[in-house]
Amino acid sequence: MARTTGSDGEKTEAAVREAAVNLIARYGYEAMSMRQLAAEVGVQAAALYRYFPTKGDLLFTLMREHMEGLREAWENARPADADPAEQLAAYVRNHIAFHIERRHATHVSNMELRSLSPDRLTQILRMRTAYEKDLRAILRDGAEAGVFSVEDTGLTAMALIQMMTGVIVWFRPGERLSVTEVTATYLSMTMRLVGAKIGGTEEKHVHEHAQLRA
Amino acid sequence: MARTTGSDGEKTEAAVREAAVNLIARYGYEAMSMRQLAAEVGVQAAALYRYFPTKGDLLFTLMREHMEGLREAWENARPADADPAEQLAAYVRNHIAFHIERRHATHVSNMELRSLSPDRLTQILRMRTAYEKDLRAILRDGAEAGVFSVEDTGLTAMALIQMMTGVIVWFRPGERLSVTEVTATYLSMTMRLVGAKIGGTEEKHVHEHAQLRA
DNA sequence: AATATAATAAAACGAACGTTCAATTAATTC
DNA sequence: GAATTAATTGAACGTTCGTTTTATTATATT
Repeated sequence: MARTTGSDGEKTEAAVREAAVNLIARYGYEAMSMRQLAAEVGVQAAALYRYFPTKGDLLFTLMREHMEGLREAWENARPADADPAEQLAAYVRNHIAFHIERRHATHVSNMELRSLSPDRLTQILRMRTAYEKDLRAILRDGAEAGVFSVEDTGLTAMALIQMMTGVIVWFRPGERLSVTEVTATYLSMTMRLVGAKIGGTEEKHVHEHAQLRA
Repeated sequence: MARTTGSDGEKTEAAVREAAVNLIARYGYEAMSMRQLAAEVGVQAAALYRYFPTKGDLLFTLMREHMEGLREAWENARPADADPAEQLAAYVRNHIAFHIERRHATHVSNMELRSLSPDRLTQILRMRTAYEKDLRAILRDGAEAGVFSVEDTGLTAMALIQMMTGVIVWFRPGERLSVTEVTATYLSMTMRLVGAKIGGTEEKHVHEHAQLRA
């Protein structure tokens, strides 16, 4: 046999991407074989090489596009003129929504960094750093304006990122909590963690503020 | 050649364990070959099988002993009679100290769960759940006593664990911050996150409390 | 000194790996 | 409807994998 009836390059490539994200997230990049991936798509292994020159290229493509998607989502969600608390809330909401929506792709981007070649690793890390830089800026602005009380901007940013991204480890859609509920709770935890004060008032207002916009 | 001068089973086994933790942490379990591991130890691949029947057994042994070590460390660090804030502080201190001390082993235990057989995965997850259960209990006690204000005990516990364990991702000994400084900052972030109040006073006291014992 | 045992090397096993190549068929273009 | 292009198969390549077997040597025991 050769070309099959109804075969379509675009559809096959999309199927390969989706199957690859799922398989790598479940078994890991090294553990997934090209034959296994091909079988999942319903195609022979050789056919994969029409779309991705090597297994490594496939991984890098998936990661790069995931990072680009994250950047893009944040640029769209970012409020133009807003106080630091408002901006932080937007950052948290976008981060959690994006990561829950693309759980498997996030897993791949976080777990398979070591399977990238050095220069590709650098590229991905650069994108990640750029994204995290905005969070640090928000925290710094808030600290300088006196609405946040953070001891160490960089450390707090890392702690928040780890905390938020960690959602994908345990969150399963359709279980005890909805995305909205999870986001609301994380938002209020975030606001307390950075010691957010709205108009010089105490903690209770942070709760209300957070839940208002979740 | 065969047995080499100065060869010693105990030393070789210890060298295998240490090299395995480092290699798996750096390259991943699937990516590390038995020949690579043997070369790191300075031995032929066949010699490894005197100590571990299969590659999978090696991984499981490393993980199980890491989890047992974590449990043991916490049992020793746990304060006998203490209020929830005191207990939470002890939990955070122990968790961060243990994970920074055993960065590579923690990486293995967190990243290579998918390489375990189903029943072994269950065993490791059971140990992890048992450890995390104590944190949930502390949070619940604090919430009931009115010294913490947490909306969802389970969710808060997960957020805290992710936040604390995340330290190993970016922390490098001998860089900008010392272990003591990092622990102090994480402690105060934790206390703020759970809305800790000491004797009904406000947030500022939480800071002092946290930094006092870091 | 002889014997037993512990620790390793060296070589080999079949299986699976990523990848390439030539052949073949479906869809498109002219 | 003939020629071209797109999509895929099936078979094969050399390499590496985890593991086993057998032989060999160092150490411990008697």
